[in-house]
Amino acid sequence: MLKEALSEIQRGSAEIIDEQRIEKLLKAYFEKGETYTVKAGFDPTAPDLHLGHTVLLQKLALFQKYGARVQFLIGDFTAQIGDPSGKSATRKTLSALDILENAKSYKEQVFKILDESKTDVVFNSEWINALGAAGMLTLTTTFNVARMLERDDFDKRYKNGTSISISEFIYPLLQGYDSVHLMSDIEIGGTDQKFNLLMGRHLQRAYEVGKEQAVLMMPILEGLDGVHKMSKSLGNYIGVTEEPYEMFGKILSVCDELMWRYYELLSAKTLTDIEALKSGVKDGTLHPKKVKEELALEITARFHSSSAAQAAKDEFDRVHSNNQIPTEIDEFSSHEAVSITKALVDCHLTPSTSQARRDIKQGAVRINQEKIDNEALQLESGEYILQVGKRKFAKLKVN
RNA sequence: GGUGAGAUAGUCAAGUGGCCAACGACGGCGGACUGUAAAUCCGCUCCCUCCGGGUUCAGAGGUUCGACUCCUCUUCUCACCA
Repeated sequence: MLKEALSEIQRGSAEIIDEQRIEKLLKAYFEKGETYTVKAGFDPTAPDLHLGHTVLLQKLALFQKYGARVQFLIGDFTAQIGDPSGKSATRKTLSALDILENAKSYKEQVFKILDESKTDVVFNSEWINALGAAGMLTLTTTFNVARMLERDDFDKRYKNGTSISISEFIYPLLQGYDSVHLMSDIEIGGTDQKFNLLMGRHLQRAYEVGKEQAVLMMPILEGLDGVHKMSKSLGNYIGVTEEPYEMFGKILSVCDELMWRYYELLSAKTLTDIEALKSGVKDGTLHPKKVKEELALEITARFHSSSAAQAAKDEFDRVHSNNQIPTEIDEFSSHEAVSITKALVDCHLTPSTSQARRDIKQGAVRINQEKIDNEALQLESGEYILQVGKRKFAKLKVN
């Protein structure tokens, strides 16, 4: 039992620091029913969760299954600084109202995966504001610049002469202090968070909390392009609130190699099952597309329902495998005859008439399934199914 | 505070008086091929209903027949020195 739980927890993780401690906590839970806390921090600026976030969330949910209370921390204070991990993007400052608003939509999405009754949603501004200047100063005495500069991204930036703001030095300290205040037993985060996560251990020691949190790091999920990490700003993400059809289609569009990665990090299948699929594909008994469909169905069903997922698949087959028109298309109408180029823009199929003209020239545009090449075409009254490329459809009524 | 360098389309990055709507790369889109894949190959990639025209190269002025390219100021970024 304990072994099983432990191996489930290890699955997919990139690195675990102080694994013995996790084992002890689990043991205490199994033997005495003792609970413990697992902390994970989230940025209040991005309320749109995508599958990248769910890798962490699923791990948290797993901990909940084994006796953990999750400390779902919304870093409303730290967001004002901006995490120096990875890219340094300048942050917009959020109003208190925005943050509350975002937190609300977070909750709606998060509890599709997490058990609400075993989750505490907390905001770090609460205790960091209470810290005051004196407390902040004390915090800074626990660490020094040389060690801060050991951190890889700071090191690189320092050597490159890229600017590092003092407030960025403060960021990891504050994140670590969160662990002091919350007395977390375990903290989980992405591999890019390693430094910040370890800071929690360091500060718990410095503040003599009486324990040092174990740290579990999950790999960063690659986005649809298979290269960069999944992120909203790169546009390579699958949002958890997306429509079943979109979700299904996006998962199916990833390349085969990435599919295995998604299987490992997102699927509920056991590792042995996944291995079986892998070897099936390898020796040709399983078609990779089938395997990918299965994954797409599983994930779509998780955020919607299995019937919705199945419907998405049927629709997908209909449009893409059989080249038929989707069952639901956006409809537009016009009161007078319009040129084809204008119609394409009006129906949001192309961003500009210039683009519309190019698309026609390239043979991308179809009306009622017929490819057209006359860019001066006028649409007289009637009903038309307009199509650009393989994916974009619209229905236009001209009166 | 001083000195120097720079700001070019979604991103990176050429262009230093006309041949520039602006090389190239990436990304994106489309086509072929497929498993809506991936890889590969081909085309497109500021706007405008065609011909042709219009607006761009941080911003504002100026020099010139003509400026992304020269001059002045402004804003911002970066580097070096304090």
